[in-house]
Amino acid sequence: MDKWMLIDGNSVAYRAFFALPPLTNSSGLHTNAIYGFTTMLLKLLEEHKPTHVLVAFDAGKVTFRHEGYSEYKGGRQKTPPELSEQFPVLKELISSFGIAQFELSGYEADDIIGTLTKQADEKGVEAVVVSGDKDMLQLTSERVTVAVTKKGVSELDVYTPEIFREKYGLEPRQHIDLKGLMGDTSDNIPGVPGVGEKTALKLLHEFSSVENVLDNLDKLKGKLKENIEANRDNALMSKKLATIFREVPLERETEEIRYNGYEADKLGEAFRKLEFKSLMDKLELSADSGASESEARAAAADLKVTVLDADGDHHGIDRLLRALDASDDHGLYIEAIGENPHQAELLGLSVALEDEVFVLPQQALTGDFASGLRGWLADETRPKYGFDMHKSELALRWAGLALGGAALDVQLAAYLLNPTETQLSLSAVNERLGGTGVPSDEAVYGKGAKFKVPEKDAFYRHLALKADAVRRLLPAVREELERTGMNKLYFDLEQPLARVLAGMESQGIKVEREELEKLGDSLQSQLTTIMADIYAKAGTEFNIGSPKQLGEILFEKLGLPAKKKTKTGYSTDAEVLEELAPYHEIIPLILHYRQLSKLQSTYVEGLLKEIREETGKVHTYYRQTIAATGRLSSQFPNLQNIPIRLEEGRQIRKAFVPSEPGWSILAADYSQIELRVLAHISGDENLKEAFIHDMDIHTKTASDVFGVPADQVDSNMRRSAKAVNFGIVYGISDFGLSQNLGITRKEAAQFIEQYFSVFKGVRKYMDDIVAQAKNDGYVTTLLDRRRYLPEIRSSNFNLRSFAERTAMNTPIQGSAADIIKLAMVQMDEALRERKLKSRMLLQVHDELVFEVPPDELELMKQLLPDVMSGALKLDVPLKADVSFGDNWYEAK
DNA sequence: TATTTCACG
DNA sequence: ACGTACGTGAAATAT
Repeated sequence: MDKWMLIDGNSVAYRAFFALPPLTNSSGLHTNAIYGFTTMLLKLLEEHKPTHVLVAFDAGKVTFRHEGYSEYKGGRQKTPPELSEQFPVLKELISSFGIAQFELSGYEADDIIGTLTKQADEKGVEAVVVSGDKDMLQLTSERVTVAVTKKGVSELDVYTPEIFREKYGLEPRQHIDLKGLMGDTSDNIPGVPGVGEKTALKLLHEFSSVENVLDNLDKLKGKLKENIEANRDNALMSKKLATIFREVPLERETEEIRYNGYEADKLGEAFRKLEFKSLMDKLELSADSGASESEARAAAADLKVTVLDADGDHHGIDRLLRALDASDDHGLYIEAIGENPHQAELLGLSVALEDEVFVLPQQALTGDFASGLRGWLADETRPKYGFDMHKSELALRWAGLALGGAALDVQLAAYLLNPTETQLSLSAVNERLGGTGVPSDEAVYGKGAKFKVPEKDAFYRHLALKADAVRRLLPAVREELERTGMNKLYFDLEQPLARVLAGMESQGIKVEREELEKLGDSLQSQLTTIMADIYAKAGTEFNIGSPKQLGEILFEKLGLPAKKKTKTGYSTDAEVLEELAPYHEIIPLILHYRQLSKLQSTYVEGLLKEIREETGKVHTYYRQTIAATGRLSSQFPNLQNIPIRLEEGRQIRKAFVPSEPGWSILAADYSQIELRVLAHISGDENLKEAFIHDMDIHTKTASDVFGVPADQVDSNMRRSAKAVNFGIVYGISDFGLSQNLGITRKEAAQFIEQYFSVFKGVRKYMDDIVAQAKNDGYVTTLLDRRRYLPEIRSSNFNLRSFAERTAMNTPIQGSAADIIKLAMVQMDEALRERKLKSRMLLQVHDELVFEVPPDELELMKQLLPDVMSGALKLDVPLKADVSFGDNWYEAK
């Protein structure tokens, strides 16, 4: 016996959208309507076990109903973009279910469903209609039931003719008469004014149809009669509008909607992309090509774990080494606890092969019997497939072990696949790529003070699961890198760079303790003096470092005008204080105090804490998977924000010295790399010309924007032009520029307009890149690095504007990051090839710092800027300025 | 743990 | 009209 299920796709998706809180997947796609629709669909399939299923959609905006009544469905809120973006994905998902979908231009989903229920009635087939709209009730018959969503998507009211009769005392087909009289505000169907459900039902119980009511008006009286009389046409038209058209020329065979169940592969893949983890679990689906999750779990359950500990047998190690020789793929996981890899605690290592996982706790790694494995780890020619091998390499190195031959790193790849994703733990990455069964570190170890390595077996199992997950994720990672066109970026740039970084980090840079301490003493005595001065001027002692107390003193006790507020109270940042300077002589003191205490706490005391006693060096940790644009970040300590702008702070750089006597610090920085990148990608002729002739770009901009010859550009004009250039790189807004220059928004807007009229190609780039981001959902850099910008389609002005500025900025900042990364890899190769002793130590976004022996200084002064400017061929020259000295301060 | 401030490109 | 410049990390105080 056949059973048809006919679903009104638009109506159910709409209901789901409003019933569920906003959900998004990691690429920012909203998924709540899809999720709600899917859960309901699964429930219905299970309950009704239909032989045929169809999802009908409305097609286009105008239907035949608009021909007679153009206001039909007028006044409706526009479909929110967060919902409309879900429809194409929903339709794809329905295909993955193997379920048919119809839409027909000029007709609504109702009409398609109405036509099919008519066929069901005629053929004597049972049918169930699913919708969020009670209008469907007119379709109920002996064979057709209608399920209407109530409260969200979890519950449905099922209507049969009996239930309808009981509830309304009417036949189902009279539903349209009811609508004719009472109207429907949601579809903008007028009905008769003053007639609601109560009155309409009373009239229909007596006269049974709209036509009959109209024929018997003489039996009515008063206001009701007047109203109906005056709205005869409205009533008839409303009935017509509410009538589902059941003669749609479908021209489709009913066999087209036969449902044979879903294919686990296809549905698993679709769910994986949507990140419907719970649904995958529920259906026991897995993303890795066909293997169901129950299989995966079974596999995990009988995961053969072999623990090789210090007195462990040589047979185990031999078996592992033989398996590594024989196998193409494996998963390698190194457990190093702690955020700072230079002082992480190495807990152990695991290697997963297809049918066995080996675990070596830390103490085993140094044992004699593990020497073969150490050889494999260090062997540059043996590929390694791991997870965060950059950190692993450092942690191992501090334990006296080497890691070479990194070939594919699941974490690094996961970052490239979505550089805004902050959750890059193996557990999180595993889930995003459709894997299951890796508990979070927090679940296994606990966190903070409660951190504790579990008893042996649980710990070994955790390491085993991780290595196994790495191995199982490899195919998905390879596929995704291929699909997104990032193979070259990954294999030729990021993966080799990880190695270069590890080298720089473990080399470290020498910092002279005495130099810092000397500076610290001087700062301390200045701070003491200023502090006393501030207390005297305030008339009381307070904590100057407390924005709260400072706010109270300034704005309450001293009665200064408060300019802006933060979430918690008065703002006292430098911008506010500078405005207050004319009002009170305490202000400059506070600003100076702030500046010096920042130097003292962050740069003197902070840096001193990071110096290794044994070597006098600091070892930063460059993080390759943090910045959304592709830049590096630096931690423990951050060596990318050492003061330079103000002379007092710049002194800090005197403490950064070569680690060998007689050597020099050599630094080179790209000149205007971001604007040069902009000239290249926008193709703006004027901007390109400027760089081809190596002009002073801010002076050139001022000359063009203010329309004066370059030699008549004064310092003020140049300063303004410089701010405009910054603004252009950041994704300009008149407000931002006005803030920066302290001018009105109008004036800022005029500057921008002037700029764009001279640099027309830049304007076109800005327009095009935003349009492209809206269209594709992401932007790319010169080396095809991606950044997704889901919010660029948001209806929220703020979110959208932010995304638009990001769309303009990321290709610029990101391409500049690509270029210096290229230069780093190439410099590393050049040093090796030429067997130079010089060492790369630091990267500061557009600058590279080396320590160089005297006999290589002349060579390096040539080589470094040559490699940097030749790193990538652009339509404009890249320029790098080089300098050197006895310390970082002198290299300016 | 969150907020504020400020150092860098 | 909306209210912002892009990208980071560290320290101190507030909660």
